[in-house]
Amino acid sequence: MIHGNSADCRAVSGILARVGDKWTVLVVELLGKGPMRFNELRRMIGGISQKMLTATLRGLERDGFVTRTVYPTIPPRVDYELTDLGRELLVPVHALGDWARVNIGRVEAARARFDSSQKAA
Amino acid sequence: MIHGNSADCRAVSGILARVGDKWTVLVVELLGKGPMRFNELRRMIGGISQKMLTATLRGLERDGFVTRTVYPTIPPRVDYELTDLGRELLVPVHALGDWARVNIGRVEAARARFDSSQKAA
DNA sequence: CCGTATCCCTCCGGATACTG
DNA sequence: CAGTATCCGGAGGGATACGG
Repeated sequence: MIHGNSADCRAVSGILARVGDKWTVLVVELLGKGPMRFNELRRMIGGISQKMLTATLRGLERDGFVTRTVYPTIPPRVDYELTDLGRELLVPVHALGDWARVNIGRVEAARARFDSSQKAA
Repeated sequence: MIHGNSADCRAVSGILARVGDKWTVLVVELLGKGPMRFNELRRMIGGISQKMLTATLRGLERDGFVTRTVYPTIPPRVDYELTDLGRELLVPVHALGDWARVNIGRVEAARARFDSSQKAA
């Protein structure tokens, strides 16, 4: 649509929808440091419910960003690890993250300006 | 949290939440080509409701990515245009968009593989 | 032409409890 | 330890109608 190809646009939207959801980026960045177990991720993220961590990991697995390895021991152990595709995704995601960190001040200033000008009206 | 600073993380999440919502990127990419009027955007996007276009533009204006200029003519005319901040945001967003366009095939293949292996079970 | 207001419905996501 | 099942409140977002 924008690039003269609406299929392209939905592709981009699809990726952005995944990247933009509440937990995906945190999980992917954590896994960027190496493989991790379920409860390890859970603890490091700190505010995520079991349900959402499972859902997030399933989505990432489905899209080929993460592998899930089960060790049938007792107690069970499951490792999650970034695939090559996942590590490649990390590059543009980090670029956006860096931009956000650098410019968050400007955004917050704009918000404060906007909000106070609204209150005035 | 991830970078040892949870404020950073919320900053990144905030930007990603904005970028990841359903319409923001499409609007921003369209405005990247130059200023545009409300219904012009509406037509070019094609599937957006009036309500959501208004909400998206308000959000972008609040965050300082877009300016809104009203010409008090009859009928009224309102132009939306990217700010410098908005144009800067476009750089990492385009990087992610390009990545998505290049790799969408790999993602869709992974999805197909995952889905058929689930059906089998 | 450019919105705001309202209704309504879906799905996200949290809390909790239970299984292998 | 790792996950599924269920319930539920609330935000997201579409359709429609009305106002300046």
